[in-house]
Amino acid sequence: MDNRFIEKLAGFGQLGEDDIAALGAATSRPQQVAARRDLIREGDRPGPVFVILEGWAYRYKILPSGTRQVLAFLMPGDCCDHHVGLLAEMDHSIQTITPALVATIDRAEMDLLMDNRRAIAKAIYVAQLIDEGTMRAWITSMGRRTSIERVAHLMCELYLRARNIGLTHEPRLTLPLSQLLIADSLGMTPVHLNRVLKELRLGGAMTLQRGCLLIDDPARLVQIAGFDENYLHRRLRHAA
Amino acid sequence: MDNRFIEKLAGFGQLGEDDIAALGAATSRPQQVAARRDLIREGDRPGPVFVILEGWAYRYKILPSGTRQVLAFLMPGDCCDHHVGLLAEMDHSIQTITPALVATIDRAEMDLLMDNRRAIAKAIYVAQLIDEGTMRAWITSMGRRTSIERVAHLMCELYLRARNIGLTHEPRLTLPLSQLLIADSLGMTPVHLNRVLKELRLGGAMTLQRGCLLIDDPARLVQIAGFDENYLHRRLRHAA
DNA sequence: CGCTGGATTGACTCGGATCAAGTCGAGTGG
DNA sequence: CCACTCGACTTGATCCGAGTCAATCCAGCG
Repeated sequence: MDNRFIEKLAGFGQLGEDDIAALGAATSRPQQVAARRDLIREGDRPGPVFVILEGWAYRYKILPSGTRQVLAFLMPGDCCDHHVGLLAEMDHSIQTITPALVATIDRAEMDLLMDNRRAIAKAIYVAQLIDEGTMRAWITSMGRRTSIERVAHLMCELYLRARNIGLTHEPRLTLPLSQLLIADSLGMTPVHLNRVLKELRLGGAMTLQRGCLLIDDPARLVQIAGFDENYLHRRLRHAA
Repeated sequence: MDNRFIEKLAGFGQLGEDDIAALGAATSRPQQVAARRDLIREGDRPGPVFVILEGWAYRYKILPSGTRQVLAFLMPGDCCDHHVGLLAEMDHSIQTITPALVATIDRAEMDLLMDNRRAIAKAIYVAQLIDEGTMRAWITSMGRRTSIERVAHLMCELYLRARNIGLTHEPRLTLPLSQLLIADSLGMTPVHLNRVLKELRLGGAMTLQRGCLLIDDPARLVQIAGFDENYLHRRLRHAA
């Protein structure tokens, strides 16, 4: 089975055969979406829950001034806002980066899953908690890390998340993010990001080129980032 | 009844008499905690869920360099991480700002509430979603707003949240936050924050002095902040 | 009544933004 | 097969917001 969403959730809790079947059924009619398509826009009334099965997407917000802030990157297996149905309107938008395979689970079905399959519900909470941890890491980065630390930290995060779902080819990862997108996620200018990337490259830590991230020296990169390796994986409480 | 936690949740979903009783029972033995006490520290194994009934607290993280980043402010009615029990360790700490009245709900009891009282569970998700919206607003602020906009935005947020729980005296709010704390939440230096506060004061928008926030000109403040009034209240889907 | 921790102000520096040219690679059409 | 274009990436020169360092002020308090 190659449903990255189910694989991810299964890693977060012990799902039964029937749970897996239920998730499979809920995501069995995915749709192909082109690159650069909004899945949902700020102000929309939340509809179904989206699950990214293949491809990349990102959450973002456009400010009155026209500048953009990227709020999160979504990769295969990630799921957008399990309970948004409860709110009146979206406070941000979500757009595909690459062509993507996206499953939609409508609100009623999602409620059913959450109410009747507690194992699924719990796995989903874990996913949500990890996402929140990521947001806190972003806040920390923007507030108190220098630009080179921020860039290194983001790359560590993306690399590890990608590795967890088997997307890496050991020291290498296909990263379909433009420098503009990355800059908008780190609160810096594309120009400055470019210089920082150059610095990281010349320093022998990592190389980001042509949609491909190469970790030249993992130890150095982690050290520059001040990256706490724990926050994405060891955080899972081992089933006693 | 003066349990701010229950009042808040009741505003998020229609709780029955029995739900309210259950919440009351779960928070019936609160403890008084002094100011500047850590409720939980980064690296700790998550224990019970904390509910702030009176007083203020904040989430924070200390970086290797020794700098601090404040991740959130908690006020009466706020509840810390409903499902943290699922994770292995905390990725940040929580500390009281003022003396506070804190209830603890242990993990087993919380699980029981979440599993057996779906109305409570849903109200709690709503609270969680709103917190996430706040985090996204913080990320946006740090990434793409100037320092004066950031300060104005945070003050709008705090004022509105406080007003929702009846903590304001119309154009005024008792804000027990030091400039250092605010600076650490906005990713700036206390020195610079001080200058920005002066600018806002001279500009006639707001005055922050001696633990008291005074909104001199709400319209101007909102305009400076680029504050979207919706993201904290209109976001709640009206029960159809 | 002096001590202490926050708030305030000034002088100087620097990281990162801004403005402005390029350069490179992938398509596209002649 | 080469010119043309378009978007993404690079690089240089300059400017400014915010950090740093260092006094000073002030209120509460032991």
